[in-house]
Amino acid sequence: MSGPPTAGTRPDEVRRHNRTALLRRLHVGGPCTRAELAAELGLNRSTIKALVDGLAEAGVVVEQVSVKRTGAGRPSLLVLPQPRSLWVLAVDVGVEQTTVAAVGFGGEVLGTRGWTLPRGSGSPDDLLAKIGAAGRRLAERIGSEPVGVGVSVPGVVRRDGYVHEAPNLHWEGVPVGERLSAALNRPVLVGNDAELGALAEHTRGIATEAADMVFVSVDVGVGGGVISERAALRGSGGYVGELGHMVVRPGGRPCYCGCQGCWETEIGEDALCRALGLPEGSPREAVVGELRSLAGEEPQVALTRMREFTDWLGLGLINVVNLLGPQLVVLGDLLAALPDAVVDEAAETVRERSLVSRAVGGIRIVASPLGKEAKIIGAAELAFQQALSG
Amino acid sequence: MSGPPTAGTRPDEVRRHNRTALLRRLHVGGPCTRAELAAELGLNRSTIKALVDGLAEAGVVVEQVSVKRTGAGRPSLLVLPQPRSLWVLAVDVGVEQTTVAAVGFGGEVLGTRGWTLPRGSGSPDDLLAKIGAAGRRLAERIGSEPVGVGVSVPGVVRRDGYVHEAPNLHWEGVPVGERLSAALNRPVLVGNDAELGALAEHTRGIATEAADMVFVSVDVGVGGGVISERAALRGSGGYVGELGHMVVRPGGRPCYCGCQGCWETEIGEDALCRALGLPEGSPREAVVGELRSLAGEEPQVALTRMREFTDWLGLGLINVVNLLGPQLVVLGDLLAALPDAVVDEAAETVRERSLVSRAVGGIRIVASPLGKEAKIIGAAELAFQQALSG
DNA sequence: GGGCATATGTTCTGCGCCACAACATTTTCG
DNA sequence: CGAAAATGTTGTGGCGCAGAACATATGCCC
Repeated sequence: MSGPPTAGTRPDEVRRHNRTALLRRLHVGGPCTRAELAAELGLNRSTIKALVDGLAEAGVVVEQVSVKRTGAGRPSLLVLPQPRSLWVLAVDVGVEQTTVAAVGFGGEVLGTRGWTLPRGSGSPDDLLAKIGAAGRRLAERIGSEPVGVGVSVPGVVRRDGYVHEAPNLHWEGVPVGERLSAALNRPVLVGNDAELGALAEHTRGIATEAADMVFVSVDVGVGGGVISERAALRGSGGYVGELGHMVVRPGGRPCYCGCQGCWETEIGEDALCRALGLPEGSPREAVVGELRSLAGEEPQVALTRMREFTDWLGLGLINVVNLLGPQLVVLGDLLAALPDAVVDEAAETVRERSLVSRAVGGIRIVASPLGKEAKIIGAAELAFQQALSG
Repeated sequence: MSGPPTAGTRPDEVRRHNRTALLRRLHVGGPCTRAELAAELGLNRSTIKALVDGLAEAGVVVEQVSVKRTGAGRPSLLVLPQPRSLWVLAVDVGVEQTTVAAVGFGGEVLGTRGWTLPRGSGSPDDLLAKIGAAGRRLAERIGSEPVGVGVSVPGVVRRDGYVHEAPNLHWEGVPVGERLSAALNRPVLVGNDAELGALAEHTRGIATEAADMVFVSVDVGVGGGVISERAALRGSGGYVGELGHMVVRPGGRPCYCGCQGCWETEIGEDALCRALGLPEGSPREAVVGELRSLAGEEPQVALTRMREFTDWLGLGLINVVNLLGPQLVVLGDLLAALPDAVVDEAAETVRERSLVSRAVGGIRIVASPLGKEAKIIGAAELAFQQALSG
């Protein structure tokens, strides 16, 4: 860190910081004993007691005598997060489908609403109104208000919720955060879908151990999210990077962004259709079905048919790894359905040809285990990040 | 942030944090009054007094009655950093030249030693021994020991000082940190040259206001450093990204890294020579001289002659900007000598064709004002970062 | 089953750090 | 020259954590 000095800290910030750390531990790691909390947070028993007592008073946690026998000594009290005491609204605005979920403290899903809209139909305002209504219905059913709202949007978006451009939704300049904040009367945080996919995999997916990871997903376009030193990477003005618009093939196919040969034009949904021998714009089910059937074939068959696609995937990943030096790359959405042979081949390419990969050693490239859930989990975690540090 | 919870904090951490913030303010921003410190750090007068008194006791600062008249009221005491009370050793291991400098608290250079070695001559051990000797001589002259050591190396390097590979030095697997730490008996931090260039520009250069910036430099190869949210970006294992080995031209010239058409092969020193009509491997002075004379010509002349170079520069920058969303890109080393017309043209390309640039708005691309000093300043700041937070 | 070792909960005390208030000092301005 | 203003200086209080001392619950050994 450098530049202008950090602001000073007051002693009460310590309490806030420790409470936040404790809440995060419970939210991410699940129930545990007071003794474990003390050990993990490096705090004294008496301090943990004070913190937990405060949270129990507020109903956020419940203490109960531990059942498990671990040896001699008085058994420690188990601290259980109470999902309904503190919950957030998570929204995944997808190209074809929008989902609204209530996610409780600890990660339990308390309720879901979802609906399908044909691609690009309907105005942003209509959709936002529907989201607002769904959110209010969920709040009614749960009997309390959410502490925050997190939204995933597939596009170029600022943290305050201004959607600069979401090409596949045909949105431009939509103040999503402002609108939802007004409709639901709660703080709203908005993130890019791939960024939130990264957050989800890092919080509750395959990347919990990876301090530095990249999430690459193909929905319609290609998106990317980066976690660096356990924190989400964001650029200036809160905009997140657009991995999909890295030019990998100068003079290649034109992209709507104004460049030619963007990674998106080479491994996006259309490119995937071409690789699979399907017409561009085929329905999602057809693409996924074809990928699954290919995954059932001999590895060599998949590799041969998807040779070019695999090469461009590998090339883009080399660049991503060379620039960001992650220890893990997670492939999401449609890429999660790729045949293992294709993923392994791309991974091998990266290990062989990426300078940084050779230095870091042992970079893993894997399919997302959270799949379609990643975006909405990420949206929830985005909201929780703010809510738990309050 | 997510994943495993942050460790708890004790009340004494508050003092440490505030003292570090105060030291950084003085180091980076220069002398200022106690009143200004209180305002900027958001701390009470009494707290500032306690902190400053402690530092004055240790001789790190001196207080003196302020001279400037600013209005009514008792004039605030001026707090002056004492360069000789707290200094670091900064080392820039260059391809042709190695420099060792003593940099004092506040940024003043207390002394310098440097020498030139023909490219690739001499063993790492010899060079490290010379660095150690130069450091000891500087310490003798100053009359005290440095509080830390920072080293810039042009290669793939870990924060603990293990140089995985430095192709232009012909180094591989050199434990620079370990060796110098043993020789100088001080903590040693090692960074990649471009990373430290970024740190320098962000701390004392043109990028002090930019929370998110990228530094791109051509020394022999192409290096890059990223500052994100005022902190240096590092990948897994402490390795920094290698922007130079981003593949921008698949099937292009082979690079030692194993890929073809890396950015480095298109805008590295050799590519620059080709663009200027000089033989590859021309002496540095010839390259810089040719660039300077070209800068004196009509813009159109420079643009025409460097058309291809400018295009590849612009293309790589589009990728960098799309991935990282900086608000400022600083071009260092040889790139700092580029004719304005070339820089402006590349900047225009980025503004027109980078999706993220259009969203962020007003991305600036400028030549480094620190020039060759950047690396050693960065090395000093790296050491200070650790020393001031002790 | 009784006693001991062990681990944890509970309570109280002390220390460090900061904010705030009250007073002192120094300067400007009318 | 006195009032106002801004800051230095000093003492008090509150907050938060650690540690000690004691209480409690469990396992283990004889």
